[in-house]
Amino acid sequence: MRSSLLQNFNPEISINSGQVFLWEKHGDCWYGIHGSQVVKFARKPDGSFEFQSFPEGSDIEKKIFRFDDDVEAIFSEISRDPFVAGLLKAYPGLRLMRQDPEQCMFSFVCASNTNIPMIRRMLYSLTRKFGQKLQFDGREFFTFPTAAQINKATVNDLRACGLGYRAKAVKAVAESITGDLDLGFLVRSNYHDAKKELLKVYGIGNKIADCVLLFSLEKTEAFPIDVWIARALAGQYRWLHNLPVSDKITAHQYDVLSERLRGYFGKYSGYAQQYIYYHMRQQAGKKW
DNA sequence: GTACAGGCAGTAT
DNA sequence: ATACTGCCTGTA
Repeated sequence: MRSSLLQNFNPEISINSGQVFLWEKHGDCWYGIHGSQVVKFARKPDGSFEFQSFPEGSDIEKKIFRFDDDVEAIFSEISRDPFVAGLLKAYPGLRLMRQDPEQCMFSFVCASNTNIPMIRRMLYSLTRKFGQKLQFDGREFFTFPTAAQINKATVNDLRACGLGYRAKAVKAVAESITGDLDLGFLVRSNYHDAKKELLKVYGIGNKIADCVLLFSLEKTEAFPIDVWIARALAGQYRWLHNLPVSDKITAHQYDVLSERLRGYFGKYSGYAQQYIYYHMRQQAGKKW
């Protein structure tokens, strides 16, 4: 913890920013499902945080909360934009989180055209039906099922988890991962190549692909554009595009806008997106 | 009842 | 390329 920026780090605000879904608070402790592990953290009396994972994993918090990022360099770069510079001060402690790639892919496929409470309901349902039960800290948890476990289910089994028409997409993701799609390879690929591969999967479009790339495949230049971000762009960043003020954008508009945003914000565009997204939700008074 | 919520694929122009 | 539509499900 060499810098004040890191000392400002706040896992709670990061978790509540809507990028992760399977976290819950019990008393003074937070518990999250990260693939086959349960991750726990608690604030100690001196204000610092104590992290734990079950089954034990080394330095899980460094991975999940991206302590390996040079946040000073990142913040310095995205601060070139005055609006984002203000948001960095307004929301100290907010960070990108690094998710388990498989879980992330399933999560965001379930996230299409719905809201956070529903996404949580669907994902918890998947864990209860196909995950593994664990006892930890006197509580019961279910791991996030692997693609192989989900792939044993039929589309109708998946529908029973409340997925609706997304069941077909979840099945397609499970088939891809157990088949040709190598997520480890995508981590080593560049942004555009990795995105192209993700887009081949049924149910994965521009926005979901960018979420998976940013949150789990080490592509910090990914800048997911959902309706919230589109609203922000329409308001704050009119000069970056010629789009009408609107929530909806076409696939082509997405591509053009996406490239311009990457050109403007740089290789850490995704960090800027995270702050803008969080701000939009705050402004809208979202609580969940 | 009906509008809506963190998109996507399919179809028609 | 762009426009339009239907889609599960739960909530307001």
